Amino acid sequence: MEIFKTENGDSISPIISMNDNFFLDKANSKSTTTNKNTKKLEVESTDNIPVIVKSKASDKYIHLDPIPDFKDRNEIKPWLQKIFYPQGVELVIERSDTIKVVFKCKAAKRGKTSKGDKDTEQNYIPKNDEDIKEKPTNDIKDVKNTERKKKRVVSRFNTCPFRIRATLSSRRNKWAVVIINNKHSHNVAFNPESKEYKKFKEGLREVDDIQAIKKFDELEYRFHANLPIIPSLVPCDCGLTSEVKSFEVIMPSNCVTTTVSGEGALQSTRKNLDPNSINNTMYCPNYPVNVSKPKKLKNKKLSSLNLSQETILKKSASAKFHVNLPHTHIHTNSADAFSGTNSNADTPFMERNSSFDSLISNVINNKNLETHTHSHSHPHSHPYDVTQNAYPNEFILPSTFLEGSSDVALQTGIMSNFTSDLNEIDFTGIFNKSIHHKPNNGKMTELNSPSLSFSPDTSQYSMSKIQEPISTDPALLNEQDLLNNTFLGGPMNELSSSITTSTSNMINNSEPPEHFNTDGNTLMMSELPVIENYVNTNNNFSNAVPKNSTSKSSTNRASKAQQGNTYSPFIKTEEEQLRLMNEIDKINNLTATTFQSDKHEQSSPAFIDFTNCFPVQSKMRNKLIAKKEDVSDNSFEQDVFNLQNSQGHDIPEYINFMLQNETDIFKKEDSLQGQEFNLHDNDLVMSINEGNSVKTNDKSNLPLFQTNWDNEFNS
Amino acid sequence: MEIFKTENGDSISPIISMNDNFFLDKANSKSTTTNKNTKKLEVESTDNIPVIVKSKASDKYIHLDPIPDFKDRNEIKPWLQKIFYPQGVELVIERSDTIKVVFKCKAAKRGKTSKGDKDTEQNYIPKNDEDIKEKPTNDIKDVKNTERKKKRVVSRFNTCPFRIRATLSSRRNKWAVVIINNKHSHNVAFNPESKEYKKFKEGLREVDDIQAIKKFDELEYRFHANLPIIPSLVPCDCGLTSEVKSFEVIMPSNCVTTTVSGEGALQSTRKNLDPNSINNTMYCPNYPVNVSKPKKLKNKKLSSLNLSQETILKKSASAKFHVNLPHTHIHTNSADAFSGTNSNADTPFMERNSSFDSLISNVINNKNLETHTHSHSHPHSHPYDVTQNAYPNEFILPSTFLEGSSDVALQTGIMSNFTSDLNEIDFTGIFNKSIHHKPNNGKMTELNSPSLSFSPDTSQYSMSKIQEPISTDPALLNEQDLLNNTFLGGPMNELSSSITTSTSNMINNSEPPEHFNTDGNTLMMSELPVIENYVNTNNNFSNAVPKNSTSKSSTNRASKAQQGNTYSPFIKTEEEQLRLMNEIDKINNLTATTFQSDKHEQSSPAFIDFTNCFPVQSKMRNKLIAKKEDVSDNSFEQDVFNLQNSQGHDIPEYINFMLQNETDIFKKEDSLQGQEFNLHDNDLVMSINEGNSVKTNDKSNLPLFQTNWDNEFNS
DNA sequence: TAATGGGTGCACT
DNA sequence: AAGTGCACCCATT
Ligand SMILES: [Zn+2]
Ligand SMILES: [Zn+2]
Repeated sequence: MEIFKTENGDSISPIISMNDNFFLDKANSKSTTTNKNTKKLEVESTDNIPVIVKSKASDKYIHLDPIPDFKDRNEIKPWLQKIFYPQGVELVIERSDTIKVVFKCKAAKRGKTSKGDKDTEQNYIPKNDEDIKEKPTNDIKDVKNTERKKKRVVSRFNTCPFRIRATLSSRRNKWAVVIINNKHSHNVAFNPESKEYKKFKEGLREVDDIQAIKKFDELEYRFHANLPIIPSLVPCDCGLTSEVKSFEVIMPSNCVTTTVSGEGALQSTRKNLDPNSINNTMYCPNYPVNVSKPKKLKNKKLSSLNLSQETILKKSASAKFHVNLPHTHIHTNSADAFSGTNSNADTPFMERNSSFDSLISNVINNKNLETHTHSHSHPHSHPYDVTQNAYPNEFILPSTFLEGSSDVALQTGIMSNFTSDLNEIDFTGIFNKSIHHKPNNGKMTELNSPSLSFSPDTSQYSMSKIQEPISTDPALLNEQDLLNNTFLGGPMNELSSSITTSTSNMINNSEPPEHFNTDGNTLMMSELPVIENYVNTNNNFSNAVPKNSTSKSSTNRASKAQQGNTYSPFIKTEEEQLRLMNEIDKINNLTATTFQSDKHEQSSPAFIDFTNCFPVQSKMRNKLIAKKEDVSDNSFEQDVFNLQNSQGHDIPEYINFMLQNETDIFKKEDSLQGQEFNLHDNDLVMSINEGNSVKTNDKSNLPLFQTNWDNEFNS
Repeated sequence: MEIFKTENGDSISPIISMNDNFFLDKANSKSTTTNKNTKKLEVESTDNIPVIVKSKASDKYIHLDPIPDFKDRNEIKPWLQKIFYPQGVELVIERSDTIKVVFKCKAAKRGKTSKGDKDTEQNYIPKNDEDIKEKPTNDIKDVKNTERKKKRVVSRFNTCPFRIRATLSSRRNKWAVVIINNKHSHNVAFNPESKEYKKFKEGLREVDDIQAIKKFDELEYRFHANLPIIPSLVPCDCGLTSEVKSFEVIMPSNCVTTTVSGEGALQSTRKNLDPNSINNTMYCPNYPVNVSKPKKLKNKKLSSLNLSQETILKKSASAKFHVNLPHTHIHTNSADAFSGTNSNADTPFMERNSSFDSLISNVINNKNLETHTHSHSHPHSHPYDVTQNAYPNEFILPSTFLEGSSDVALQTGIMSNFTSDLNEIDFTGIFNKSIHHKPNNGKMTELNSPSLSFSPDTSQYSMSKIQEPISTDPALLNEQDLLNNTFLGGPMNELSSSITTSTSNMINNSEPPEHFNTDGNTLMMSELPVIENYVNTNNNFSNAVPKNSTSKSSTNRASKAQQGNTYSPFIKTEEEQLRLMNEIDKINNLTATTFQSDKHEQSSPAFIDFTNCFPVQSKMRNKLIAKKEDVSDNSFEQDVFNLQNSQGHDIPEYINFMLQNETDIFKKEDSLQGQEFNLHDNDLVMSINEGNSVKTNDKSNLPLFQTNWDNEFNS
């Protein structure tokens, strides 16, 4: 069964996967088989509920391919920047020589150190100091690994393990780029105001990379317009899909793996989890992954939206999904476009080795994903290109690549990051939720293909087929729809509807708190001159932003924007503008669920940042919200829910740590006073089963992710 | 009373001091007064026995003066290198910008990590992580300091706190160089084979700094000839002392302070010492310091050389000596000579601020040190120039600058370093020992002034007054001699005679063990071609050293060398050569008391390295020696006695730590088997009161330093 | 502003 | 593969 279909009939799917071996949690496995040598896909399932498993092979990382024929190693960084800046990742060189360049995340700006928290920071001792390299946790050879290497201490502050390595093969004299570690210990957000970015942008101008300049101009615009910034997928240019774009690439910005459905028993491979808590930690991938729904649940709909926590928990614990993807490559297509030297480079694609290919091929077929063989000798599936046109420099608006899962948490999060990657993600809750949606009879197909395609030849945007506003009620969507279609803004859509968020931007929104960017439908007139300035100057958008323009005052944005103002410097016709407004409306309806101030410090506004997400009870959430609003000092360091505060731990683990150490964050509700609950921008607070207690129009009657925290809170 | 007198009648003294306030150990103080504001010298003494005190003011550091008029900040490092390379300190830039340059010690080469010791290393947790800045330990304001700043962790390996800061005053547009921290956590040794040094040397050639090249050539020669390398003092060029030399400078290479005699109560300021152990840790300054003997003991001689340990211990505990020296400057004279740009720069001297000047003036007068006022407005004392001639590029051979103390431990150690500086040194044992020497009626005056002065004009060395071989028997020296004279090779002299060392190079030496450089009187013929090669090529000496030339085979060195071979490339006449041979003989007689292999990895041979010294019983010592010889793997990391292993702790503290943690190094004598006793090159082992049990001709009947370790060992 | 202190990018080793 | 030398940079006072 085809899930994603282009207009010319080709079915594509985004393949973002990694590693080459299964890694099964023995503690929870019922019957597992691991066969490294054959690299054969082995999927075991007890309940047909997929779960991302931890891959084991540490010698196989995510490969980017193709790579331009760099003449100098200094060409690598700008090329990677074109890929990772849209992801919100600011790269710096950690180490380089003539035959290799290692990139990592740029260190966060040192904020003003709050005096009282220094030793507190010191207390956040990571129990498991992981090396930079991703390592399997349940490896049989853990005995060997107990002699762990000394962890390097280049900085106390920049602890993000994210690493990209470029190595020059002396044999072929060709550079290879591999993602060594795809985790982040911090938020990621496209920030065009950073100094480094401006330097990068200047470099684009110097080399006259018009395409890249335009696209980053658009990104800057979207950033300042509080529009979501979703780096588009770059499909394969095998001729079966749309024209490739200049520098965008399917990036596993944090959690790269592939979940597929299968009949075998599946079990969690998350480490340090007891069987009861396996499914209780919510991880939100910030990257579209190739996920397919388990067959058993495919057309089954839960009769009730009020599943008890226990029910969900049990289901989650028993239904898991394993997949193992060896030697994954990621297709890139910035090779020629950016470096300007290698226009003959292979078009980017996600590359897997042959054993994986056959494996994923089966899986994909199993999951109603069609695959086809490429000219470069290995079969692969294609990311879904919502534009379905051939403009090489088209700017693809938010599109979803989710296959098989109705939970957009799997599709969104492009601006978010997680300490844990998809290898550790338990999708049980997500899949449990996804089956609650009602069918909408394929109506979503149109909704899933909204695109504003800019043609450099005509200097106009071409219109996609969608014209009607998106329906944001997840109740109108059923699982089948999700399997067969994509969303515009889908990534945020499902999640925002299924998760009770602190401030909701739903259509029936009640009064939003101050400082929260809760209005997704309107555009303030005061913000429009900014756009005009931008268009007039054609300079960095950030310079044109009025200093007093705050998201707090951004009401009635879309309606005002439709009054003839130039909404985007890339939109030349009123029709284009209208469509964009519609899209923005949809997106804003679906996404403005984060804490948001008028500062862009941490992440882009109007976009859900799942980095620090974890579910809490709504009564707790309300207190958190109140606290968040009250807090005058928004220092990153003070935010206990901020991932960076947890020093690389995922938030639940971190809070668990605090609980165990009787930090009394959640045990005593009174502890909400003080700095502890200084929620930060884009922190997302979710509640469970307490919809009525929230003022904002949350959908708490939907079953949400469940964590053992809730039990902690309830006790 | 004049102590050091030049031929023209000027009395000089080396002033190496630091900081401007007393710092008294409250736990041991009987009556102390601290007056920061007036910066007045306050000396209190209970027993007239001097002890170095910890200074308190952290805003005053050791200043180098004058500083050349650097046109570029890149000129600073080579200038400093000319000063510090002879000290055995290899400088690197830690941080620099247009207005400052911060130097630190070059990181030690990473040795091969022995597999079993990794976690052991981790266990050496420094209990007191000191900041880079030297900080008072017993400050009244410790309460404030308890909120200590986070210690930066730039490297796990390079933990040496030594820091030099050069700052450009924007007002005067003049560079200032200050020693921020004068401690080292490792050995220092001039190593001409290092890459950095060769680069530095090459830089000298590029700028045609003939003087510096010659002097470093000589240093290289001495290094390869196993001759001691003692950077000469640079006297003030006020006209009252000899001509300044080009780039040498009085440097407090580790322990910069000044001890003076006084009547006030003195007490130890060493931290973490209980009253019983105050005097039990032996610290060996590697730098000549201005030390004067307490008056009470000045002409008093102990009747017995067999003082019991208890007697010494009690005396030590009660007799201490305090001094406080504010705002110290160090005279340098490399400003013009090296940079070649500032021939009008002030001649180097040790500069103190005015309050300190008057203070030290009194002290010096008190200590029979004459001072005079300089043209640059502050009085200061002069280091003793043994050459007493005016050749600006003379190369001064080892001279001593000790005043008032007969213990050469205070004068030697130029090639050694200590985690603790002189501020923490207890000289009680040293002063107790010094009074045992017999008078030799001023004969040492000549012995103290041996110098081979090379005249660039005549290309000849001028002869100093000493012509007769030095008497190396410390029994022939009395305290008065030591006060009035300087030694040739004196630094090693007293110490090697008063301390029972593992292998003795005394004249009546018994069979030395293999691999030990025990022969100080002979020169192997096989080594002579090396010198000839060196002379012929006039290149780096290291390149000419035969690979199979080992110190193990270096017997009859001096006698062979006197047979007409060119012993030094700088000696052109036979008379010069003969004198040099004599000096070498003396030095070798006095110094070859260290463990020494044929490798120069850790420190220069033929020189006592006190870094890792600590006294042990001779029976233990013998085992250690045997172990040292047996050990095939001389890895630095395996050496439990190596200071570097203690991660910045001084050795006694470190071993105490091991004892407390039941590492069972000393508790079980059987533990000598294994890697634990892998003594390293230049490790010195001393015994106490067990002279008969040692094969080598030690002088164990002399009272030696005492530590509580011995009690540990005896129990 | 002047001065001090320190983080970190990144290429050399 | 990683430590580290060095400079560019920022923060604080
Ligand atoms: Zn990161
Ligand atoms: Zn050092």
